[in-house]
Amino acid sequence: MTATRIPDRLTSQGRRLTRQRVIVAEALASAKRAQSAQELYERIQSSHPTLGRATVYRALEAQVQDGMASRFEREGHVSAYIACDAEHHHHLVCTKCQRVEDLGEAAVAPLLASVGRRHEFQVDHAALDFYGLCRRCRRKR
Amino acid sequence: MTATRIPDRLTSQGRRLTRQRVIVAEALASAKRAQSAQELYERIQSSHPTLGRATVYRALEAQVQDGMASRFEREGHVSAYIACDAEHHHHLVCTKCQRVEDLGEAAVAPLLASVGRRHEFQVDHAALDFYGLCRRCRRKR
DNA sequence: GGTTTCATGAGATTGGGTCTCAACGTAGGG
DNA sequence: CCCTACGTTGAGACCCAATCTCATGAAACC
Repeated sequence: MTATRIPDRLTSQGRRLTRQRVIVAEALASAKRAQSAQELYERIQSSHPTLGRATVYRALEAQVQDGMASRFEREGHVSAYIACDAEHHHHLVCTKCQRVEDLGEAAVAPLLASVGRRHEFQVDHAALDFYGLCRRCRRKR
Repeated sequence: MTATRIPDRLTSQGRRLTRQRVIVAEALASAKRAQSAQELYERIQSSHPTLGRATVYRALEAQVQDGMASRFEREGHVSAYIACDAEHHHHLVCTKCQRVEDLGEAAVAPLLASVGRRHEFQVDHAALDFYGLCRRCRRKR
């Protein structure tokens, strides 16, 4: 499924490989949809009751920093996370079922270029997350 | 400056025109950069010490609903607001000086169309907020 | 195995945001 | 112009996601 094995990707930047971070990473990677930290914490609780909440938050933060996951904002000021591979891409987030599709950098590049050119604006972090209905949920209507 | 006068736009959808909402709307409209609710509250405090915090939050929420303002997420899970006119558009947010430029719907339309077509994804709310350095801050580097 | 140093976990703390409810003020009808 | 109905306000209590604290634990490196 994942090209690089999880443990290898966790040890970047002199980070230590711990049991807990592997657990969090696997839990996130096996999720098919965006998960809030709280949801992940609760899911992990059932199999690893001693793993702390703060650890989940720290692990997710580390994954975002290392490019293993991406964070975006859900309604109600809650962060949601999704595992993603190293290459940069954007997301189509279904507001109904919370499933996430990827949108390649290529599709977005022309827009970024024109923004940089026409506004002299150096786009740093363009979190192009599109919220809407995925194909499946659209048909259910 | 604003095409439509503020009081007129506040009374949509059977909303009552109150002194407080005018104050909040004017405070936001006169801001040149994105403001958090807290920042606006503090600014308003100095001239209107009795205006409550909850009122600021409610007024901002109402403005977002009525399309008079747009909300996006700042670092640290804080909402920031910017006044904007009725037509839909996106934003270039400078992460250095918090100034906001508009990006017209037209510039973005092709991307939205291709997303809808190629992914069969019905984009509902595409908050295309680009974060980066504006021209001014770029030159200072 | 010993040592260093970073990570963990339990709970306390923070802080943005929301809720509650009595008092108020706007809008609309008579 | 007054009266009534009902949305709005303000002060503070409350909520809860996220962060911090610090003693304990465990990687990593020798």
